[in-house]
Amino acid sequence: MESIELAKNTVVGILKAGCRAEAFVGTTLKSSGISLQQFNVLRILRGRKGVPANLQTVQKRMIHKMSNTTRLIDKLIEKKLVVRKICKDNRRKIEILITDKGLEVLDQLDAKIQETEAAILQPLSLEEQKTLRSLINKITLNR
Amino acid sequence: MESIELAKNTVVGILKAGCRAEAFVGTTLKSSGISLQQFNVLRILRGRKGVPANLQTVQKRMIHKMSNTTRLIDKLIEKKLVVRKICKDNRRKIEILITDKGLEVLDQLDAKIQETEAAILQPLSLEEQKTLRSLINKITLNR
DNA sequence: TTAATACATTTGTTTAAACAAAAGTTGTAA
DNA sequence: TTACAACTTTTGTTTAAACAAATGTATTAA
Repeated sequence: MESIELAKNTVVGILKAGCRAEAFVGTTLKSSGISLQQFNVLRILRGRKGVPANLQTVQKRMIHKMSNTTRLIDKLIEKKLVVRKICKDNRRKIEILITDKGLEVLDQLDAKIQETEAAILQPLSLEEQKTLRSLINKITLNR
Repeated sequence: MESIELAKNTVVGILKAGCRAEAFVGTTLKSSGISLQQFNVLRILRGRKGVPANLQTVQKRMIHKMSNTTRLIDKLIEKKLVVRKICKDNRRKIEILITDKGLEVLDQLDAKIQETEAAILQPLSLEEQKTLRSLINKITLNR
């Protein structure tokens, strides 16, 4: 009985914290004109260090599982932040690569995003952050 | 240096956990044809135990801060789950009240949602859930 | 080779969210 | 009273997300 309330409050807390964090980061990104999802894709691509990613790979690592990543990539292409080409080995697949301009945009955002992340977590000590990360990873990973 | 990575991973974890929880609950709600936001509003109204809420009150307590709650309420009215009337004391305000049908829908969902919440938190012990709730509340409340 | 199936991405359409502005109501000061 | 500002909700418009179906490519088995 008690545990049911606990679970409910915990899940509502997770939902609220997610929305809150989205709002924080979204506000920071707004001046750059890119959405949180777009930013996330750019960071995924930067992490590949020059190795192109196909759409599936990007989708798997995205924070928001959306049905329609094609049009998200389209937006990034319009802004010249990524390029897309057909994979030579398997023409069903595409290869997505971050451009120099994309890397620049990310580099300029890094400091701001770090500040935002610090602001979100400001009420927590480093030890508490570690605990939080660990607990969240338990419910997020490998499922 | 280390703490920057910690903050980044923690925030990304919060975002992912939020999306994951949304997906879980959203799937559970799908068969009832109501969205997570709509469900949340219904629960807010049920919690008022017959006392009507105006739009502001609902907005403040909503998980997702959206720009336009009017149309969300419209959807619930279409489904006869809530009613809306103009507040007599202050005609700028409206009064929103959950209907009997709305209460029935919620009651039927309660068990399913409890199962879903348990599934989301399944990798955590009760003690861990308490810790998680506490840490999340620190970054969510009063700001 | 051909047909059938699975795979990877794209496109069309409907639905909801984001943003900005408007409308109606109340309170206040001259 | 009247004009003005503040408050609360609604509406119009643009933009993105959700869902379903289609397109094009590769693989497999007959």
